[in-house]
Parts: sequence; structure tokens; C-alpha cells
Amino acid sequence: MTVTLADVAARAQVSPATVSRVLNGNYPVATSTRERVLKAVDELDYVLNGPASALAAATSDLVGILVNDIADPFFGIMASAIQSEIGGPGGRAGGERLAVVCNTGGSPERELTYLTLLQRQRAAAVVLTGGAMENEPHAAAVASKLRKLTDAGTRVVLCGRPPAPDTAAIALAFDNRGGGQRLTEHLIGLGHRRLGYIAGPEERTTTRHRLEGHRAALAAAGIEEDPRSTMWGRYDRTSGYEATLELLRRDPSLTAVVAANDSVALGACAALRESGLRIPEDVSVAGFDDLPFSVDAVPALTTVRLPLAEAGARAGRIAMGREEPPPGGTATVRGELMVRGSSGVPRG
Amino acid sequence: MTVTLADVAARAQVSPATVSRVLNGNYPVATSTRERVLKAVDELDYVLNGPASALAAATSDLVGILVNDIADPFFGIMASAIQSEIGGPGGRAGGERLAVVCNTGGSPERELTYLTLLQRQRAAAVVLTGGAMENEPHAAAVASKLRKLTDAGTRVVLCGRPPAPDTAAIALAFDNRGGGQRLTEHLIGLGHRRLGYIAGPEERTTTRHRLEGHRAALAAAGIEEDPRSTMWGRYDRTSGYEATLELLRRDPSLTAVVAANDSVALGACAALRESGLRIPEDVSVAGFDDLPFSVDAVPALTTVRLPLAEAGARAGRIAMGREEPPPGGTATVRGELMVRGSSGVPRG
DNA sequence: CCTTGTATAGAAAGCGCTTGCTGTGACGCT
DNA sequence: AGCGTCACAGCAAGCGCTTTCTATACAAGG
Repeated sequence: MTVTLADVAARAQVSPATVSRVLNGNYPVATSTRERVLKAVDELDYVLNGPASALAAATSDLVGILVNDIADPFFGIMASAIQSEIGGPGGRAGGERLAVVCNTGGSPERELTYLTLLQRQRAAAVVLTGGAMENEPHAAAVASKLRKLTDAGTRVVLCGRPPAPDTAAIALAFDNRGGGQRLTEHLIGLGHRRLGYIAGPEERTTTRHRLEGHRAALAAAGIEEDPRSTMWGRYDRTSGYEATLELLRRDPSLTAVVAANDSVALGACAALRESGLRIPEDVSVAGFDDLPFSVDAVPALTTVRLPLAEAGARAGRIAMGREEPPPGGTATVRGELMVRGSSGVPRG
Repeated sequence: MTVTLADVAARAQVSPATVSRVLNGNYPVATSTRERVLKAVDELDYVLNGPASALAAATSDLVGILVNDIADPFFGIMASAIQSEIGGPGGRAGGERLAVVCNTGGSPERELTYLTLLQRQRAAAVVLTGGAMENEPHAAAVASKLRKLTDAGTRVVLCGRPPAPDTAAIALAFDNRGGGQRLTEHLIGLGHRRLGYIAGPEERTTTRHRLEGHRAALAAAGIEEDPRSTMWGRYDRTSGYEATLELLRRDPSLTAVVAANDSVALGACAALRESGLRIPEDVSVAGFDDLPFSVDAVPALTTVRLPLAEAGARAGRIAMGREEPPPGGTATVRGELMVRGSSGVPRG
């Protein structure tokens, strides 16, 4: 029923081997023969059987991209950039590769299962994006999985994720700590002394690093930190909204709210407005990431811009072996402080 | 070097067939035998060879999800919902399936190539999301591809996309026309007579339908339409920003701007503000989709809420054969008008 | 004219798995 | 005791492709 290589071969009056060679184009085939084969392919509407060729050649053209939340533009932007370099159809790369985006939903098991599935498919490369879980047994399990993948010849790249020790994985880490620090320094420089912090999910590296930066800035300025001024939540607006309300309840004299990311910051803005507070006159707000909508917030969000697209593109190229990995296999990508309308001098 | 089924069989002292059956669990295997096999699998750290089993079984567990722009939450939200129902790891479905998200970037060639790649992989199902291209030869090519896919046993579902005639594809279409119409009716009801419209890319079905709804509302109200009050662009904020500036230049007495989607509307808001106009006192703004950030815009965006997650989930279930397709293979999903602060009675 | 080289095509052996069919004991029935 | 039934397990034939090795043809060199 389905057309096979042999059918094409018969029609073109050549051997299956020749057809295979024409299709893969890495072996000399006379022009006339090639054309005959191509014609037959066309006439029969032949489509190569992926699994069969992957099996025979012991390689596949699948590239996996793991993201924590595909509905979040933070990941969407990286995924898009990675994919364009992977050279999925239309990309600049030659070979047609199927870039597959896998949504872990931030769940450790799903992450592991996807990695296994990718290993099972003998993926050509895997890119893991975003913060890692800090849960120890899980981290070890992931590291071991990554080791197996690289052992099997799969290239592994981490994008926006800290290096995985004892692993051949290339890492392009974001300088979340430094960014967080500069952001809070900016706020302190404006005169803020009572800042609330809305962190992301607790055992995510991204969360921890950003918070550490914040705390380092506070410490450097000699501001003692009230543990009650930090709230934990998810990386979404609702979390920011609720946390801000609680922060306000705990300390009505707050003059600034630093959010784990822009979505959270947006939620914080909503909560402040509903509480009758003006931004930044009464309370300043800062985000992180500088997603596209952040500049449109009112007032525009002060945040740390992460070069998501650039980092993704680079990760993609490295995954395809089209760019040299950074020396030592690890590079840190800095964020840029974007000072906008949502941060200002605190009220007298 | 790599561990194969045969290795496991040898270790467990059974035949390869038995190991296969234990792993696939669809054939009676004595408990003691099963345990022995599982133990061997574990000890050898065996991972099934995906391509080989796909070849032998003539099926694969890949499910493709095509999106126009993965960095756009509109698609991200649908993809996320679809994927959760596909039962990737952790999903409620039993079998582990690899849901792969393919980013077409809105390019016809890429769309086609991805479809071919998916066909090549013998995907179990394919879900196409978002508006289709109206370019005739391309639409025909896609339809023919879809036909081949369904012929080969791949289930094809369209989500947020109009039905594809002469195709076995199930369609869950959004009522973009109706939504657009109700939105503009709302504005007209408030008293607006001079409305600008910022459309999306020209030959996208979504773009056309939304615009048709808008025009139908104008016509019904007896408002004659100035062709110069419609601008074409992309589905992003920059497009909305620039188009609004141009619209204002063409007709400074404009009292409302209807945007093709929420991102565009956000750009429009920015342009209005920079032009010294208040929203909605001077100019009302309306979007479409009701993405998460839209409620946080200031003022909150009047828009049409599309049940992206619900539709995606349903598409996912249908793709997996876990839900009956709608009668006739086609269903229309309505949007809900969300009236918020960005629309008001026009000045003067 | 025969040797050697070069270019191209074919034969055939797998790649690692699934599955229809064929045993083979153990059990229960008459 | 004899035989049909089960419940399992194994055999072996592919699935559709890639690739190594071999064969052929023709051109050029001696």
C-alpha cells in the first residue's frame, strides 16, 4: 500500500541502493540516473520512511528542545531562536531536521521522561532551556541521563541554565545573580530601603540566583533583610498579584517591589493599583527578562533584559556543531538593566 | 556498545520476543518472567530503540503540533493544552507519546516541509493550530498533504483553523468573524463612528475573518467605511504601534482603534499615549484573544476572549481518539466579548 | 592490446524490534 | 488414562532503509 524505496527503484529501473544514494546525496550518482530516480520519486509521491532510515543509519534528525512552560514567551522566544538555527525547514542550515519542543511544565518527572524519549529516538541533539530543579536526586538523575545522551553521540546544550557538573553538556548560563543585584542596586540608589521581593518556585536555580543577587545588593548597602519581605510563588501574574497584596499587608510602608520576572511584576502592578497606590510615586516595581509586553506596561517596566533570542540562536548553532562551544564548555550571558518608568525615587 | 533487546533477553534468560512483550505489555507474560526481564532491563540500563520499534510495528508515538509562532502566547497556550492531553510524560493518557511542537513561522514552505517530515516519521497524529494561509496553490498543497496523512492513518485535527475541504481533518474553528463583529458592535453602541482597524498579515484566514466581522458591524450600523481606515501589518506590537501612528495621521478625529489581536492593541495603546491621547477618553482601543497580559494593560483591554486552552485540550483529546469528533467533523468555538476599561464613550 | 584507474551501479548483509505462528508443559475433563 | 485447553514462551520472518563490498564499463597509459 505505501510506496517504498524498492518501488521507486523498480520504477526508475535501478537498484534500491541507488535510490537511497540519490536521496541522501553523498555518493556519486550519474546525473541521468539521478534524474530518473527523482522523477520516479515524484511520480510515486514517495516519502522516505523516517524510522527505517534512522534504524539503518543509526542516526536521526530529531533535535529536542526542553522548555518549562511553552505558554510563557520567555521560553517561546528561546525555542523559536533555537529552532531557527537548528535549521528546521527553511532554516539556514542544510539538512532538514525536526526540531521538537517538549513542554516539561516544570515537572522533574516529565523532564526525565522526555529525556528518555529523546534518547529512545536517538536524537541528534538536545537543548534544555531555563532554570534547573535543585532537588538533589533529580539533578543527579538528569546529569546521569545527560551523560548517557552525550555518550551516545547526542549533543547536549543548556541554554539559560547553569552548567551540569560531570557532564559533557555545553552551558550558556544567564547571569541571573548579577542581573538581580544590579536591579536592586538601582532601586537602592534611588533611595529605597524597604523592598519586597516576590520569588519564583523555590527550588529552581533561576529563582535562587535572582534572589541571591537581590540579597547581595541589600547586604552591600547595609540593609538588613526582613525574611517576611520575601514571598514565594510561581512565575505568573496571579502569583505576583497575590504576593503583592500580602506584602502590602505585612508592611504598608513598602516602597518597592522586586519581582522574579516580568509576568509577576505585571501582577504586582495590578495589585498596587487596586490598592490605590501609584507607580512609581508610591511604590516602584521591577521585573526581570524584559519580555516584549514589558515596555508596554504603564508605566513601562524597569527590568533586566536577557538576550533570549541571541542566546537561543547560539545554543542552536552549538547544538548543530556550527559554532565552537565556549572555552571550558561554559559561558555566562549577562543581562542589561533597563531603567524605565516603573521605578522612581521613593516618597518622602 | 549499545544495549539491545537481545542483550536483555540473554541476561534474563528468555527470548527477545518475551522481552518485547514485557515492554509493550499487551501479551500475557508470567509474573516471574516479567520481573526477571524488568530486572535485566534495569541492570543493563536498557532503552528501547525508537526507530527500530517504529519500523517493526509500523507506528510511532510522535504527535506533531504545528504553530505559526511559538513565541506568541496565543500559540503557546494552545500548544500547552494540546500537549497535556496528548499525554506526553505525566499527562493523563497512558502511553508515552512525544508531542513535538513545530514552529512554521507563518511560512507556507515550512508548514509543508514540517508536514512532510511528520509524514516521514509516520506521526500518530498532527494538530495544526491558528489561521491558515489563503494562498491558493499552497492551500491545495496542504490539503493534499493532509489527505495523504489521514490516508496513512495519521489523525489530523485543526485547532483555531477553518475546516479544510475534501479532507478527513477534524476542525475546531474559532468564530473570528462573529467575535470581530460583536466587538465592533460594542464600540458602535458606545457611540463610535470613526474607527480605525489594524489587521494582521493579509492572507491569513484569521485576519480576513476578524476584519469581515468588523466590516459587517459597520455595515449593519450604516457606517460607510473609508478604505484608508484599515492598516495591514503583523500580529505584533510594533505593527500596532506604527499602524496607529499612521491612522492618526490620516484621521486625527478617530475615536477608536480596533486591533487584530491583543499584542497589536498594546502597540496601539503605546502610540496613542505617546501622541498625548488618553484611553478611552480620547480614543478607545480593542484587541482580540484576551491573552493573560491583556487584563494587566492600563487601562485593561476590551477584547474577545478565545478559549484557547479549552479548544487545545479538546483538539488534543480528539487527536488521541479519546473524544468523539464533532458531528460533521467541524465545530465552531465562540469567543466571548470582554468589555474592560480601554473602551468608552467617545469624546464630544 | 593489455593493464590500471576511475566512475558508477548492484548484491546482500544487517540495523533492532514486533508479531503470527508454533510448540510445550500443566491442568482439568470425561 | 487419554485428550482437549490454557497459559506461556520461542522461532523466525520480516519492517524499509543504509552501506560495505564487489562488479562492470569505459578511458587512459604503457
